[in-house]
Amino acid sequence: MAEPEWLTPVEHDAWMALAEVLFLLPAALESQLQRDADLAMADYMVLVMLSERDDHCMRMSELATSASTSQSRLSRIVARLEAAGYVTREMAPDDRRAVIATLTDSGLAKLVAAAPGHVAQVRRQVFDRLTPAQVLSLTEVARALAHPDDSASCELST
Amino acid sequence: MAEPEWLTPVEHDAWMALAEVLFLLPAALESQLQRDADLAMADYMVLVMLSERDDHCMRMSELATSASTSQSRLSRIVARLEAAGYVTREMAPDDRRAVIATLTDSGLAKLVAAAPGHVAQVRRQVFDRLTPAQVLSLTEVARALAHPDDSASCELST
DNA sequence: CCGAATTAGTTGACGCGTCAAATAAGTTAG
DNA sequence: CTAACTTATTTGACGCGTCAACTAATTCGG
Repeated sequence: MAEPEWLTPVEHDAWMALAEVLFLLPAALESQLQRDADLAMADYMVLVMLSERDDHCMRMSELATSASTSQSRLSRIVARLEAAGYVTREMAPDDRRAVIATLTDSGLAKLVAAAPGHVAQVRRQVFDRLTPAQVLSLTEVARALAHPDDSASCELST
Repeated sequence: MAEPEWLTPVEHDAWMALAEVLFLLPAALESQLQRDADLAMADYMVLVMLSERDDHCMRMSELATSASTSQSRLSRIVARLEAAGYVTREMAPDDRRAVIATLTDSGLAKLVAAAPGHVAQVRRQVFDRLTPAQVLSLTEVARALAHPDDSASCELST
């Protein structure tokens, strides 16, 4: 592959600014959601994923994939959400290994209550700071950077 | 404050793309660094910030800001780096409340060893995907987003 | 039908980040 | 001078995510 040359000054500036966003923006979104709704982003995502199903339920393994988390993390998230009354867990009838998580009315209400504040925070932290032209630039750049090909952490053989 | 109910379609597209970057890019960078150098991004950033000083040292509070972390987090990071021999801590001569963190030769060596792989990953994940003009757009947009201002979510009493 | 392999999900130990409290040293006003 | 702030940093308790080990059900080969 290409030799490890250093970043140019221009790239270095860009990277420093991006790194700061990468550190601080998720924290700002997380803290709003935590403070105003007592939910972590991951919890919020799980509620969103369940709410998007007609029957408001999903298998744990499927839910983990949809919310982009590991199974063990999802297991702990759903345990917390269940303790809070936002979700129920029951054994799947067809496969007794599987667990079906179901959004409760209370969970849906929680999501409906949390969503506007979250959206408002996204607006404050992102769109209120950009001109329409910058929003277009952002879209273009973000799309170019999406889908990282993490060849680095690929399969470990054996 | 009056808050718009939802994002416009253009904003929604931008947000979806940005959210994906926010989620996947740090993971891709973190995993490379962790695997190849046994460092977290935050640790690496601290080493970088120190290395960029002529005297290779900085006050804790300044370092926290530079590395975009809280003071308490920085305190723990530097404690770990010190335990690993990459950094030393000493009292500031002029203000005995302050602590000066200094990069050791070993820490600089660690950084020098880790940098090429990390830079290569940054290049792969970011700059290889952007035109020079897009790099400038990125810098501009990232700088606009770089200072989250969390006061927005109105502190309700107490 | 038995036993190995596979799949689903949970859990214990551990490390890290956060919050609030603590420690400590400057700073300011009377 | 000193009591009350303010600033700089650390630390204890706590919650969360990760990794690996574990339980348990299903599948597959023989």
